[in-house]
Amino acid sequence: MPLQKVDPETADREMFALFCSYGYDGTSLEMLANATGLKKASLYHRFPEGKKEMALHVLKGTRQWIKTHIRDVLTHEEQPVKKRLTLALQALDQLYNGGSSNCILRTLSIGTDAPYFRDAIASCFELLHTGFAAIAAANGFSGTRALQQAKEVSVAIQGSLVLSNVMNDTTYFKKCLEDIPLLLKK
Amino acid sequence: MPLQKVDPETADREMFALFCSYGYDGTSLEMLANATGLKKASLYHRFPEGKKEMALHVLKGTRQWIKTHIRDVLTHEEQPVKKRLTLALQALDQLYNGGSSNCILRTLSIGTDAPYFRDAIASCFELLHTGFAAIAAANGFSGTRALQQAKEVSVAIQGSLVLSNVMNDTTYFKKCLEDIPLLLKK
DNA sequence: TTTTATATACCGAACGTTTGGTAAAATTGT
DNA sequence: ACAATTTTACCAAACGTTCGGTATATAAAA
Repeated sequence: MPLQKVDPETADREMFALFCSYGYDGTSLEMLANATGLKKASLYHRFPEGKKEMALHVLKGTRQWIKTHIRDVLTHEEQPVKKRLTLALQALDQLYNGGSSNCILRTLSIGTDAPYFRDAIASCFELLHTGFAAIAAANGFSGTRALQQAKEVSVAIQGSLVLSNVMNDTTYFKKCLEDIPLLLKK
Repeated sequence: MPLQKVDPETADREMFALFCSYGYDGTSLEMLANATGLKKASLYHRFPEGKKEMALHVLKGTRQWIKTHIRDVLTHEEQPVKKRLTLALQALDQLYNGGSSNCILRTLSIGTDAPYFRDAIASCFELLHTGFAAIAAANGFSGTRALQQAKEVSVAIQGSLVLSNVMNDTTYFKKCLEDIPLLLKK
């Protein structure tokens, strides 16, 4: 069998970037083809169900990334709490490109096929919540209060990303990252 | 002059709802025509520049609504601070349908023609910020700190709306409304 | 080792549909 | 009559998608 012209990881990265910037309906197959270096028909060879499958694939990749770089890091009990949090915040900074990228969980939550992505998106947030709740719990919060604080972290992240984007000012996101430890401390 | 088949306010409401739910690229002219009860060509008679103009028109209407129902209310110095805030929070609850609607400022900030809406969107947030900053200032915050707190309110609103939407749980938004007074108090 | 067959990966070209958009006629109220 | 509004009918372009076929690598058969 012939070699793959474009390695999947590169294609995934490009597709991820497009769906982040332009959303689901705003990203056309022509854009996906140009960005990945694959022709439209080749994209259909890799993703027989079409654009929906491409977006869902990217979403599941993001879920995996969140699991290993954030959830698992935050719940890794062998590591000191402070260290875990620092690593997770670095991961967030990387995921969102310092606040200048949109969140794919948000951009794919709106549009024609949004229902198709609902569960995958919700599952990503649940990963984040169990992760941050572990830190809050380690800091002395009760189980339900810890989860509450974890959800506030999600709210802060999403909100700051929205404002960083529309106001073209990453200060919102940077300040959010600084404030997250306070939200998880008693 | 002949009667307009559909009064502008109704048409605006329907277009607003569509752009909120499906974003810019996810809202087609056919959807807009069906929702308003006007044919595509009739929409073009009212908005000669097409979909962009429709969305911008809705956006400017929203800006005006925010100005009168939130900004002006929050800065109305004849009224006691607490009363102003209560009224503004009621307006927010109405604007976002208790947390079950998306924010048009966010949904129009992503997509093909997003640059076309940038300024109008930013201007809406600035209105919100001056409004909430007035409350924070009245509560004893310095000018710059007041503005900072006002921006945190925006972040909280946007974040809670994102999570209310994707998790299908308006609790996020309702809790946000409750917490806003605390963000603006010393 | 060479040949043959098989499976994988890709692509040019076209598909039918939907898109945003337009010209001209018909309708309506003054 | 007139001017504003709506509508029918239409269009080119773009959309997501499919198809026929080619090239490449592996595996089996000779």
